[in-house]
Amino acid sequence: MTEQLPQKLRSDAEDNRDRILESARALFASEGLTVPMRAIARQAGVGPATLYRRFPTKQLLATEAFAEQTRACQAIVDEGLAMPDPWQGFCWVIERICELHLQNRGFTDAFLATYPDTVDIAESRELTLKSVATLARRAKARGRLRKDFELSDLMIMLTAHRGLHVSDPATRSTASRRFATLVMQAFVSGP
Amino acid sequence: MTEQLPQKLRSDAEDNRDRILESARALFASEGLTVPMRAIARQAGVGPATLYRRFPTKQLLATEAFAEQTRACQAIVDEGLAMPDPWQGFCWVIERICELHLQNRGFTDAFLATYPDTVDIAESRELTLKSVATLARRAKARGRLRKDFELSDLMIMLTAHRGLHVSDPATRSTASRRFATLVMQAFVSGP
DNA sequence: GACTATGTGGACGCAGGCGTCCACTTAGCT
DNA sequence: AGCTAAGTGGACGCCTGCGTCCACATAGTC
Repeated sequence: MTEQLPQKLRSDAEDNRDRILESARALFASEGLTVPMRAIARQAGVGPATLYRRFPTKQLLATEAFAEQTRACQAIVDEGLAMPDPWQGFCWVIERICELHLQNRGFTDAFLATYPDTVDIAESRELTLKSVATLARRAKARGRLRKDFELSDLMIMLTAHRGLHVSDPATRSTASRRFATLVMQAFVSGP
Repeated sequence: MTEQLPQKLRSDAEDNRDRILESARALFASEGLTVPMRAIARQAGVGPATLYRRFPTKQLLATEAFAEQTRACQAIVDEGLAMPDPWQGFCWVIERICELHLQNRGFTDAFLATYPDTVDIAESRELTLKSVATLARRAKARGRLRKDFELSDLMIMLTAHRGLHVSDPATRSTASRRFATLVMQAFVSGP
């Protein structure tokens, strides 16, 4: 939707914009959304004014920076939907989503943000969740997904998964995979 | 262990100390360990100097403030150990611990803290974990606890559970209970 | 009631984040 | 090459949190 900019920027401005986005992606991913705007500017090698001129709010910057993740997230769910076995698809989605969110702390923050005055990507989230709902419906009917599963369960698990970001990076990846395994077990329907 | 203070304080100082601890408990519980020292001082109706004189570091203040939770946490596990059915005891521990940690954000922070220069309550944690290990061993042998369960799984789940604190208070409690339910299911041994 | 050691609040200086303003630079056009 | 509007970095003022210092207050003792 933001494929073409309304008006052309001067070439140096365009370069700066690109570098800002690049830095923002890197820092949002590793530090989360709390990273200071100035840190992004510094890493991009520009002054604060340049950053604020291009992206007046962190929200705007993040929306742009996460365009790729947003697409990746949707792609994961679509791929899960395309799998012949819906339960297998569901598990695959859980695993891959955990992986994606682990690599990108800021994206998780944005994906889960519901408090006001915070970066949010509500639009893309709603789309993705709609697809997950479809997948879940199928996995209940023709798979081993527990019948009382609700979308909010997934949000709870993602919210919880974000909590893992505080642990040290070395163990984080292991913890995330184990978490995904346990979550899948938790979603299996009762005996 | 810190039952009696080494030397008696002046009566007004004693009062202030009590009020500081009371405020610290309330604020740590609701805001977590990140609450500014000054906020605690303000709520207690004392100046910063008074607070710092009594508790030079947040670590010392927190250790004192959480003495009660520390005991409660141990008591929960002991009670779980005393139950005839170890699996039932294990589930009970999970539920109650989630509940305790939900009510007290700061306590969770301290309980899980492993990064340096942070409030930690390592001593009590190790004791509690030792008891949980015993309970888990029994629940594997004579219960439905999955055979590959490790203590780190519990830490992963508690770390994740802390993530729920970011959601709004109204839904938090529901989310926590649902989380506990799902976690127990996750820990059931395979078919 | 007077004395003194203990205890106290407010002020201080430091650090770091915020968003904006402004004098200088420079891309892009002629 | 010269012009000009777009673009820029650094400086600025504001805020909030930090831990410490010191002149004043007061509990406990005589």
